Amino acid sequence: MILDSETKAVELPDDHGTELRLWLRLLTCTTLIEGEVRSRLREKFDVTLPRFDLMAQLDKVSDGMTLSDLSKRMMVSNGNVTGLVERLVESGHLDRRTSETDRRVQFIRLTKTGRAEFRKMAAEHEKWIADVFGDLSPKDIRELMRLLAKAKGSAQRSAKARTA
Amino acid sequence: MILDSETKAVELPDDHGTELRLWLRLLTCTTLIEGEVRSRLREKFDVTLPRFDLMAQLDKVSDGMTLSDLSKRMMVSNGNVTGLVERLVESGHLDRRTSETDRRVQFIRLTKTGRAEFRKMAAEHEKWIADVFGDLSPKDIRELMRLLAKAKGSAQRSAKARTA
DNA sequence: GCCAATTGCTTGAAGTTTAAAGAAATTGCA
DNA sequence: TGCAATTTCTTTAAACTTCAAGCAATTGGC
Repeated sequence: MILDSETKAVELPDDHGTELRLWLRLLTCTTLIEGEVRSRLREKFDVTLPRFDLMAQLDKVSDGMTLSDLSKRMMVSNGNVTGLVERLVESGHLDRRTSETDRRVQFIRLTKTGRAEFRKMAAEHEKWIADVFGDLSPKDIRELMRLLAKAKGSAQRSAKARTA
Repeated sequence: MILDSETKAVELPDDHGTELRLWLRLLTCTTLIEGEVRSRLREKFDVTLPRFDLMAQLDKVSDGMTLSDLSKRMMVSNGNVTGLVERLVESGHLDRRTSETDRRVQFIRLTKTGRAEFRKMAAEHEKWIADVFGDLSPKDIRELMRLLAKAKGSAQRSAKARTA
């Protein structure tokens, strides 16, 4: 803490320590939970987190999704999705068919088995997450949702400004 | 929304939707910011995020740290740190010496160059983070810090219960 | 002192991830 | 129509990551 001549707290001109600490805490929380989910998925279902995430995206829709859609929603690179889908098709969880109007496009969807298997995992997953946040009151959760939405908007604004 | 016979909102016995949405939002925020930081580090300093993170841990101390300490603090596997350190020693950013009392132990520290280079990056990094959270008021930040601390505690409790 | 358990680190295999370059197909505009 | 720009996806190289197994050194009973 820095005090000026009249003993009043003042900030350094460029002190961004609180934002940095916020970021580190956000990162710690996420890493912690992600690691926990990863371990449990491996333990109980012998599946990796990226595969689970990909299937989660596909489970939201009934008629499939393109690779580009997947990479945008998952916020990972295109090439990454190519590999993940390849292995999931190989293991019988996914199904791919080429668009008839645009031969570059592939529609990917869960197979019957894939969807059934995912649903089983998702039900457990939801319970794990509920437990992870078990100490938070409904009000805490609402407040966190609100503030994270604001943070997300702020981050998007910042990212956009850089790219622009 | 489900309403009972007296038209009062009730929850399904096992509805954990709000926790799940909270987790997804937390993950989205972190992924978004992480990607932004990753891009900027590459653009401005041609350094990867894992290397930056590792150097950040070492910059906090003056006299070095063991590989185990690093892996615990970074919340990544031991083998991961082995590889990262190897490459950073190779590039002249780090320095390793074996403990004299326990020959299994390696003390790792930043070289002079490594520290100078890190400090330059860290100063920029702090500004980026400040910008990322620029739309949040000081009160928002305080609240987020508080709630994330609570979430972290809750997640740790949950993880511990599983391992136990 | 002996030796089982633990600790610190490395290795190897498999998978994930990015960035960058490239191939194939479509689009849009002159 | 012609063709440059764009879009979609794949490929490649390098790095990152985990997990599990293993090696070397130390520790803690006994």
